Amino acid sequence: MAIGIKDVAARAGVSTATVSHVLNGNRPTRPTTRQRVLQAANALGYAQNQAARNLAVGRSSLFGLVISDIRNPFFPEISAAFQDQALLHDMDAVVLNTNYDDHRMLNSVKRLIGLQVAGVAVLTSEIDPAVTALLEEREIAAVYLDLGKVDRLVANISIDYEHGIAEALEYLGQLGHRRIAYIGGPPHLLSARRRKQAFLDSMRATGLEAGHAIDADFGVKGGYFACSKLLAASTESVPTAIVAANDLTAIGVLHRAHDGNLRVPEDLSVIGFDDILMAEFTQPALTTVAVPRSEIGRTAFQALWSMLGEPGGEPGAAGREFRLGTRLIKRQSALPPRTPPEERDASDQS
Amino acid sequence: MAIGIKDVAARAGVSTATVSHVLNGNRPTRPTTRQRVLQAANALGYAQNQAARNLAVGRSSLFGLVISDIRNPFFPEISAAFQDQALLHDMDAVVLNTNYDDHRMLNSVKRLIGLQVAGVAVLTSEIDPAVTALLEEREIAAVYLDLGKVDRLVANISIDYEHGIAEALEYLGQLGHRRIAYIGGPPHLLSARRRKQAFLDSMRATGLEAGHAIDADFGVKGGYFACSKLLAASTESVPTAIVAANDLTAIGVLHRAHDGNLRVPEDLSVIGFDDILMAEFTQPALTTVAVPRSEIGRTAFQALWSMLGEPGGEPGAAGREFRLGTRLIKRQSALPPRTPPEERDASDQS
DNA sequence: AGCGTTTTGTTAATCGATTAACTTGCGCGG
DNA sequence: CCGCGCAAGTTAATCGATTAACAAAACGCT
Repeated sequence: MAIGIKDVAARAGVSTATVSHVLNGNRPTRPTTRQRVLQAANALGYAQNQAARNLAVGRSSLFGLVISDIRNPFFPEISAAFQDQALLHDMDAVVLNTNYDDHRMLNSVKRLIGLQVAGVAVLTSEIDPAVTALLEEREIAAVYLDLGKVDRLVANISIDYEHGIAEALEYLGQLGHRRIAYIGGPPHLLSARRRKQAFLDSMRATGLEAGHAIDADFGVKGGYFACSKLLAASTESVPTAIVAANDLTAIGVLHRAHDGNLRVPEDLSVIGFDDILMAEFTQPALTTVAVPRSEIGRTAFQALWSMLGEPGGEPGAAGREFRLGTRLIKRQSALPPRTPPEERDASDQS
Repeated sequence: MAIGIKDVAARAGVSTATVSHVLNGNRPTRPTTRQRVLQAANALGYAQNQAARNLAVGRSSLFGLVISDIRNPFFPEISAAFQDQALLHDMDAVVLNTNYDDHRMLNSVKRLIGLQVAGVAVLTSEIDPAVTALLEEREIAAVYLDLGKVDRLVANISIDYEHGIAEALEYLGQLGHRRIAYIGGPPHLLSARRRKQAFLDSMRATGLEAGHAIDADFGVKGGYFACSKLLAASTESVPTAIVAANDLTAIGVLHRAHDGNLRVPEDLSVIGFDDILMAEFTQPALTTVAVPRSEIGRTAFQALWSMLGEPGGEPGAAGREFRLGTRLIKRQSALPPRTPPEERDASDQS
């Protein structure tokens, strides 16, 4: 049988109210009683019944975290950071995958509402308006990614793709690249559109003529095939550098280059996006624009936490906008474009 | 203010009990009343208050899933599969990372108990006995990985490392390898010990003399340095093939080989373990022993689900042992040991 | 019609915490 | 020595569902 607050109270020789006060620190308690209670709780291995607690305080200690797919290496870090923060504040997180399916997303949020979560972070790349509407109607604190709108209970984290991309293009420009192609993500995803736009704008700003920009699917194979297309162009317009919309795509490019006997970075420079863990360990290590994933998770939690008011009345802070930067991580996949042919020979024992 | 069962009852002109019966289907209800209730609930946008529900039934619709670290590519698939199953059965999962810390693991389980979870899956590679004791004492259904013990409320999933390893060694043997080295994981982790033992046993069984078996840390860098050590041996005893305890380690080996101008698989064959997503995309694609991660997640859920009895009395099935196989995935990182020099030329356009 | 059964619905106790309102004990100034 | 005020604890109402026990209605059968 489970051990309840009553058992603790009995063992400590006080009332349940006192135990509650000690445990939650809502009221000062004399040190000696305090000790007794704490010891009793410990001895019995008491674990607060959250269900009862939530019922009483009218709010659960759960936050919901909705992501696209935990199998996508973009998300684990976000999720871990979010949970680490939760732990610090004595909360827990329920993480739900939408599998990129709007319907499933809506469903997930409904489930979360049923769980009486205190707040919901929706960190997917595309957000169904029905979701924001639902959350708003239920007056549940929410934080989104790149939704570009804040409200009393709506916070937003926007990623500054522009900066990282600009850095990347600047770098490539300094290296001497002129024909730079871009491989984007599926256009129905907001994050893919935003990245592409940032690329296009940055190219213009840097004074580089836009090379090809084609779309792929954010996957390794998509990157592979997209790269094939790029390479098939007339020799004149084959790019000397490729920027990919995410690291998985960049890895596909790396493979395609390898299969086509192109050396990276000597013959082709490649820059990825995201800086997933794997990026450090590709062959060659991927130069990439880092998206601060841990920080996204951390910030998302903080955003929710700050909007939480006292269950009684205090409204909690209004939602606000958080802006997170991106920056270029220089590794080995980008170098100056092809040097004169005579320098190329079979030996790669440098 | 939130809408409660009372509001629904009022609107439908019945008692709260009836509403509850309709919603939970514990008792048959006349179709007409049923309709009225359902409509009322719908019209009001009623959402069950899980906190109250849990308190009443004494158990939540939550399962706990304890893993080492979601950032480790071994876990996301397990977690996703577990959650997919949960969704099918109208349950949710709270996933907690232990970060390989016993203390944090115990803490996590305590949190889960507080949440009144209906069951807990502990799928870390090392399990603190205090955890099993706690769960047992609280009579909470639990499923573990390789704990080698089952009970009424304790199920176990054991991974048949032996089979996959045997396959790998057989394969290597057929290819003509004789000097095969092994790079293990940190010996304080059970899974690392089990894998190493399986390797050692298999070597003996296959009639191969055991080469070096050294321990590393399950990380890429650890693999890199371990490989260095192996390569530093006198030429006579440098292995022609290396089996790594996990794919991350194998990737480290791949890097070390590359940095040492050894070609994989021509000069050195490498076999990994786990078959993480990344394994398909290393250069060359990694031959590895696949651990059925999705199946682990799925099975873990099923194990818990089947042990769940009626909250009232029905005890639910007793815990049992599940055995999951491993098998060799042949990709490109293993080949016969170095062939006569004249066969080596630059062209790899096969 | 009369009576036992079954079906359908209601009343009210219950889950385990929180917390407002109340009691008790104690120190201290006048 | 009285009485005020604060500190420390306790009592009991409360949160919103579930569900056992009960009541009423409907049905079937002779």
